[in-house]
Amino acid sequence: MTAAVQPLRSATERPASPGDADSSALDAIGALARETLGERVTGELRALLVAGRLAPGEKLSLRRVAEALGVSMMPVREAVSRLAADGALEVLPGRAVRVPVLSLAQFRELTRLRLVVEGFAAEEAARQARPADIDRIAAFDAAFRQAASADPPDSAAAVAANRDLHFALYEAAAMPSLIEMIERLWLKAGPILNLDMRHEPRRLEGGSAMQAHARLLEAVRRRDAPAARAALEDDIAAAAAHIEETGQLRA
Amino acid sequence: MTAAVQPLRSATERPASPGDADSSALDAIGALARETLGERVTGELRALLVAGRLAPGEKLSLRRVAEALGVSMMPVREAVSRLAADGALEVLPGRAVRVPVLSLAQFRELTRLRLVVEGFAAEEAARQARPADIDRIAAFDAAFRQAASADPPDSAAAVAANRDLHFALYEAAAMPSLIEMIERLWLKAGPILNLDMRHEPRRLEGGSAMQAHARLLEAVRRRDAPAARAALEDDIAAAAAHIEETGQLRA
DNA sequence: TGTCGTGATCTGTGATCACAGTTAGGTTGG
DNA sequence: CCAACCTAACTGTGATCACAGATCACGACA
Repeated sequence: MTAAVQPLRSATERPASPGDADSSALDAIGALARETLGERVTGELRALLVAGRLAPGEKLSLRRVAEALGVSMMPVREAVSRLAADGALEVLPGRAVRVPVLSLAQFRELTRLRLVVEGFAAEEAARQARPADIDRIAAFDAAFRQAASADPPDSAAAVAANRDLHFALYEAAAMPSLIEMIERLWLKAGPILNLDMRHEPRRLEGGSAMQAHARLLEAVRRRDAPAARAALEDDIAAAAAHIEETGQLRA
Repeated sequence: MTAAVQPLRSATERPASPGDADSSALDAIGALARETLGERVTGELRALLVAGRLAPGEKLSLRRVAEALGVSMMPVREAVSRLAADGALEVLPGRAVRVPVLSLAQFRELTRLRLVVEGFAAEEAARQARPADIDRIAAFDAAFRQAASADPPDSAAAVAANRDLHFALYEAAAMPSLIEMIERLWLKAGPILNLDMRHEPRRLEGGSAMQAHARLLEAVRRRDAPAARAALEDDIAAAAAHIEETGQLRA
């Protein structure tokens, strides 16, 4: 099922106009961001994966995705290649590419790695965060709180706000390669984590996520690195425990 | 310069013969590992990168690599796509793919991440290692010691033994995704780290690596996780300090 | 002598085609 | 009614071609 794939906006970039020559004005403009088609497809698929809009076990067809996105098969191949290299998708030897179905052991390993890596990121963020970073985190915390407290809970908005909140925190650490590492972890864990949140929005009602986020934000404000780490670890552990309870994982 | 790329052995896999029908014998054989051409090219390039045989800043041409490996341009594209997604190669917007040149800040971030991630792996390995794992580590330690102590030092063998030693340790932790993470870090840091070791084999003569390895092995034997972590961290930090001294990094 | 234009050449990107292998569904034989 | 076969549709992989853009060397002009 590839119905979730949206057509690409194709008019976001314009060709460079070769006419300008005023060198004083040239200093002001930056190198215009040219994005290859393959990169855009990659981004599209990544967003679908971390948002849990592609379910574990779901099969993708290169041709179908290409058609849905209005591009040739080629950029899709490149995107799938990259994502498969990250373990975010898997191409079965003979046939078909699909979203991996995690085993219980794999999920537990992923959770342990998240505790180590994201815990470190939280510590570093608490030490390095500038006021603007803290404001961003607080804004996403408010958005998450609102989405989760609505009746009924707005699960899509909650998933997005949760992601934005976490990555606003990690970006405060100002370590680009660290963020890449965490994105890869989310790409693998996203399908189960967020698919579940979409299907069972009442999990939000427990409020454990909101409580952990509040403690996290408070800790960052106090520049308390160990407390930030502890709050984040609780957040991750609580979500993981909930997933394990639902038992959607392979043996 | 693509002279380092070796032609692929093309006879390592044979097609499945459709004639066999003895189901009792079929149980014994595993699914024969069919490797796509793109995967083989990826493996070839990865090996060159972690061994430091591709220097930072070196440019690769898809067509040249394809010709050198005796395949079409297509599998090379796929391999480069994957490695670029990992940050092990970078494709400049308009032109050329090259081995990234790390800035000092990037190298320092990479080193910090290695300390966190590989340090965790060392702890876990010390807790989980079975006797066979320890034997493998000891064997590679001996190989490294021999290569480094030779006169003149055998830098190629030392690089290989060092890699085998580290990954034998990490594999003892029995966490596949963790190993993937570490491989990605090595892919990024490999070019500077090992290129330098190849060019300046006298760095080995200091013996700090051998001493760290000995302490590491001893700690694993004692199941002393904190000591294993400390020894590994010293190994990483000493190598990183040496690289920073040589000043091959971008500003 | 230094600088800028200019064209040949090479780059990665994307599209299209060919192919071997797999899957699914219908059909035939028991 | 069920199982085995068989065919048609579809899969990813790889090759080949077309193209816009970048690079570099050469030559003309100032």
